[in-house]
Amino acid sequence: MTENPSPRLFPIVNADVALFTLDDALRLRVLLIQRANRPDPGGWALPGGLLKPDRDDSLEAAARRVLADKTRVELPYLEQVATFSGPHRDPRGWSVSTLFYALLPADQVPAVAGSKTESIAWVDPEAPGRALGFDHGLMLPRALATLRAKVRDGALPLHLLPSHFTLTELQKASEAILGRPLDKAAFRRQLKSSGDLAAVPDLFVRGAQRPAQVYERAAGYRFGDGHVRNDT
Amino acid sequence: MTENPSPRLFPIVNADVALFTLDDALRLRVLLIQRANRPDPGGWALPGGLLKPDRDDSLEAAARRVLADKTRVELPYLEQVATFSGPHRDPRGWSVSTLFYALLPADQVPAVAGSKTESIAWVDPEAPGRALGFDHGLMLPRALATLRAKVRDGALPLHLLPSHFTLTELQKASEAILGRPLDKAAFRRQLKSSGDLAAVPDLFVRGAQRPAQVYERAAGYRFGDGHVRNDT
DNA sequence: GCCCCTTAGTGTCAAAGAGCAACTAAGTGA
DNA sequence: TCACTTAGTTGCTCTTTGACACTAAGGGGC
Repeated sequence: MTENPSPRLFPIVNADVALFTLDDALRLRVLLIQRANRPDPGGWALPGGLLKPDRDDSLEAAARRVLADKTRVELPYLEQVATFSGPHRDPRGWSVSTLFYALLPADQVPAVAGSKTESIAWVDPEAPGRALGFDHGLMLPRALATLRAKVRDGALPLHLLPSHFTLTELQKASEAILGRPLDKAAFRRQLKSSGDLAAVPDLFVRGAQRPAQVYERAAGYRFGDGHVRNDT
Repeated sequence: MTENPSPRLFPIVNADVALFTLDDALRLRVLLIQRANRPDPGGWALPGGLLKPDRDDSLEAAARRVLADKTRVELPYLEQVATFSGPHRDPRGWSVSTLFYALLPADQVPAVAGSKTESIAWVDPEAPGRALGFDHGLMLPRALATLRAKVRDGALPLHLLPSHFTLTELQKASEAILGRPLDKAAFRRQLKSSGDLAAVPDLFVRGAQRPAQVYERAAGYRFGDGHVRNDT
């Protein structure tokens, strides 16, 4: 990799991603990677990497590429959180790092794998249980707060679920993000009146109890209405 | 100014600012600058400039410096909006630009002046009346939306007002940001119960009507609770 | 000095919404 | 057939929000 020819004049630019998903027990988890390369080899951090102007069309594209490189996962939902900057946050010099959060459907978790040299871990975003490198210890709470604000404002975390799901699953996903229980009746009332979901006719999940109606996203609904725009 | 030695590998990094204030009629206005330098001399744009790693400690500091250079105004309230990026948004090459919005107290507007070579304009952020350079035509609505979301969530735009103000002035400021009228009774109820403001004893604004109580920020209140962090 | 005009500030009521609890519905498995 | 579990609904209360009418207190015209 080429060294920055004049680190004093041109900061390092990279993209970091907080990739959220749900574990088997429908608890919120975030992906950490044990770094193989300089700086800080062996340290845990959010997946991230340098922007490559010759390959990336935007910071968002860079985030997507980094994620695909490190985890073999394509296309999760991605949204910008904030940009961190400063002369000392990266030991290589003055750096700028744009943080994204991403949502991965729970049924795609097994597809995430480390590389030969890097191992991965899914951890509780509120208690990662390890010190994170760079300023990622500040980034993670920010990413979580951004996601929470969105769900608190009524957005549905459909990107954490398969394309078909039950209302109870959706409620559990929302609760996992918000970190507090929600009222079943109120939750369903809101969904009904919003019209964001559509019941899939005659499709039910069966168990040792009353079958649960399966739903899917209604025609026009998007989690990310407030878009992250780049370039023209 | 030094040329970027390898624009293909190291993007241009800069900071842009949407500086909001209120005009005499308490309407929301944003500052535009007519550029003197390359690229796009003579074009109108949000004030902005290149990050200087040898002088700036963060992107926010860069935004503050740029604003001070171009307008002779120090210390307005500053908050990060988003980062825009792409190979073509700046004709000089692959660029990254972090957008901030800033709030300037209405009584400091006269302090803003153009330089010998650059003129300024205060315009309606919803109808700037000119085409903006780069992708600033996308940035401005984003900055306004971020500010609006904050006020809609109950934040008080105290940074648009002098340190002492009446409740009517505060209501007008909120209305200017939101772009819609608010109910006087409801507005005041909220303020009372929040405890964010304190009446200044025996201080009133007099006019050809009942005197208006003067208020100030209560001890612990901050507009920017959700902070923009940088470096460690 | 009195009245009118203007803006400051409060009280009342209805509609809407959030939280809580109890209830019914429909399947499995003993 | 019955107990158990989860799905889904109904009804209530309490709080919040918006609309609107009202009172309060000054200045200026006459």
